[in-house]
Amino acid sequence: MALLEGIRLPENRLLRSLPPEDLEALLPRLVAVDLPLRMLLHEAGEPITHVYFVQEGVVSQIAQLEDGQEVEVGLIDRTGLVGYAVALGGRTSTTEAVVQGQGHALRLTADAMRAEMARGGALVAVLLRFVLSMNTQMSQVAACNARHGLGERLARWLLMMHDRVRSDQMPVTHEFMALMLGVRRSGVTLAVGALERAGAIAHSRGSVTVLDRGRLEAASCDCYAVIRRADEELAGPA
Amino acid sequence: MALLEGIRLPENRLLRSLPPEDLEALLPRLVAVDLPLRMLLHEAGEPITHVYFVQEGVVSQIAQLEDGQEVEVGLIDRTGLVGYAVALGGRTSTTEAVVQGQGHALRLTADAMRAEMARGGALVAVLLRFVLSMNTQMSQVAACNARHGLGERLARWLLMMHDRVRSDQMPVTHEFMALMLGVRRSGVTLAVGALERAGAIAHSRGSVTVLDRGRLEAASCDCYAVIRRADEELAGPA
DNA sequence: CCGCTTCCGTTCGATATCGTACAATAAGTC
DNA sequence: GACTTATTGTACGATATCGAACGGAAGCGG
Repeated sequence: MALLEGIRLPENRLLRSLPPEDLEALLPRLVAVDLPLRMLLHEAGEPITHVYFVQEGVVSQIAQLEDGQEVEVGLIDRTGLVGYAVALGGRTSTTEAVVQGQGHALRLTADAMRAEMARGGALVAVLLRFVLSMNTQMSQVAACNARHGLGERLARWLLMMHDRVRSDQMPVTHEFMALMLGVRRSGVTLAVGALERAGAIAHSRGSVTVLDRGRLEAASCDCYAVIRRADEELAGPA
Repeated sequence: MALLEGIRLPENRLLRSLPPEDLEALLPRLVAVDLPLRMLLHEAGEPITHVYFVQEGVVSQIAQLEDGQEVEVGLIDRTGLVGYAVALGGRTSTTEAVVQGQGHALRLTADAMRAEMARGGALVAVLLRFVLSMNTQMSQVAACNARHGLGERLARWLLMMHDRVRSDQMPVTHEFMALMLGVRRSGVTLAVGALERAGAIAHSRGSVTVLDRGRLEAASCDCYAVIRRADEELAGPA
């Protein structure tokens, strides 16, 4: 019954904000799944077979460039849905979704998702508010990538991750952060060192720990604040 | 009656793809407006009062950074809707929308838009497909901004513009392209010169003319192709 | 035709980031 | 504890882009 209870009061904010009748319609079709680190939830260009209401953990939305280069364009956590392209009528996505911070989710087949949306309850509106917040996140990241330096962007990324995992310690390597930001690994090593000297973070092999959010925010560009505000608006009203 | 006829068979692809009954419900509320160059359709952070079904011309979606810096994050033409955040349940946007290539549009108040969407016809699905295509565009631009050089990005931008205006000649200054790409003006001057020497474009004061799309595509990154494909999928099916 | 303004071409040195490489260290694995 | 691998620190020159500046050219308003 613990599991059932977990489903009845899901951690996922989208599900939580549904009125009881909509949630109950959805419940029988939701399947609890683990999200182990690095799990690929959908691939670029391939059909999206399932969507994931994230309960805990973080998932990266990653765009692919030529030569297999990858750059992160968005982060999804328990306030969101992985595979939201389905909610917009898509069957594939040009991005892939990878588990970044382990956790678990409630999974739904894409077909069931389409069916539930067609039922015409509150689900659609809830999903669309989330799509709006992702839209804001992506547009700000696009601008940030164009204008801001590595140090600022790294600080922004760490803050975004820190908001989305519930721990000060994050299991990431320099290599990995470099991949997410689309920069050189040794550039990240330098930037991490600078943030550490500034007292904002500590780090050890494969791990970064946030020590002082204030200093991290000072090192970041305003893009973080814009994205944060979008998240709060999603959570806040109605 | 020419005007009425223009409304009955609108150039806007979203309106065109509506079944007759949905379109007729919308018609009485649509107001034809000109889109002169540089017109501001909505401002960052301010309420969106109207949405615009673009009939002709191009509108930039522009993100703002600190110090009033601006970077373009998306382009909207007659296949789209300016102010689509309203369709997602938002009342404001963190971006602003500026007319980039002059034209005209059918305007609707945001309230009327919400009312029409609540009526539950085909409108919502049509809008959401468009939102998906913008989502693809923005994510690809975000990645492109992170990894690609000025020359490739300029070529991409010119191609995107060229698809969206219906002329080979585009009224843009170097200064303006620099603003859109988030780079230095004289950097654009150099890149324009390189494209000209490659025979891809010609330019004169305040104007760029596309001479050879093939060469322009060769100078661009694959990001253009990804965005183009998203546009075609929006136009293509259903 | 003249002057003003906008736009463009070009230059300078400065800086950020790149790509590559290699060594040093930490964390498993047997 | 020896071996192996992943991760990090650091260095190098190369390159792209920056910010700022200046002069020339094109077009406009009178």
